[in-house]
Amino acid sequence: MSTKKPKSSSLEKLLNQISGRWTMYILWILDNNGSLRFGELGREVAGISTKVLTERLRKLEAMGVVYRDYKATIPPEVTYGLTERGQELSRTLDPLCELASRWYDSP
Amino acid sequence: MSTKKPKSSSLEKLLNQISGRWTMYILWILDNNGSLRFGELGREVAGISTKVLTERLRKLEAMGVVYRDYKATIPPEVTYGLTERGQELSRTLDPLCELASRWYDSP
DNA sequence: TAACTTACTTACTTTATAGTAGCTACTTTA
DNA sequence: TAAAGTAGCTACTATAAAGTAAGTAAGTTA
Repeated sequence: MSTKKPKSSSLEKLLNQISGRWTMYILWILDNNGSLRFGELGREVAGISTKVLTERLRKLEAMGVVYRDYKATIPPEVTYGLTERGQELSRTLDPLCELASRWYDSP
Repeated sequence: MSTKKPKSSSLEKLLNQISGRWTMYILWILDNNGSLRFGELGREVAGISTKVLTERLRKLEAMGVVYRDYKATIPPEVTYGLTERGQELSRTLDPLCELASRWYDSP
């Protein structure tokens, strides 16, 4: 049947890329706060280590959903934000977020 | 500002529950195929081991998004499917899936 | 002069996750 | 009589991921 399994391998691929711990949450934070410096972002994503935050940002950058703006001042100033792709992606999280508050925030 | 960070802790909670490998993909499969027996499901989620499949299903059951229907025939027949909650949840994956094919399926 | 700042990187340890294989039950089929 | 089938569970091993802590640059501030 041609309506079944509509190219789900691409979904699998996308899910594999974003399904790790913190990843989607970082996107969400960037979407809600706009671009943030590394340190600010780290404080928003409470509990993450700088190592993992860096890893995630590199990965998201490689996916083209996050951009990195580096200014070689001293101390350096590095800003992260969503690309257009990133905004598209984080918009798909909106229904998930709505569901989360319905399920888990007290009525 | 009250419009910022709209109770994102519930999103964090939900993401933590569903963000492991295979989890969302299983939901997707159940949504697209309807209820399936354990073995069928395992074959659809290509590459997963029975151990992990069982783990995921138990977790999804505990979340109330998947039901388990056990018939003690010989051999036993166990069927899994989405609850109403599960359908709600997997529907939120639709935009993600749409994005995935736009990004990763060749134009 | 010592301490502080930012945005990392590196090495190391710990923990979590996943995979493998074997075992169970009982009946049906070859 | 032996094998096949289902839906697991269990113990064990392997691998991946995450956390910790220390170090780096070079200028500014106390």
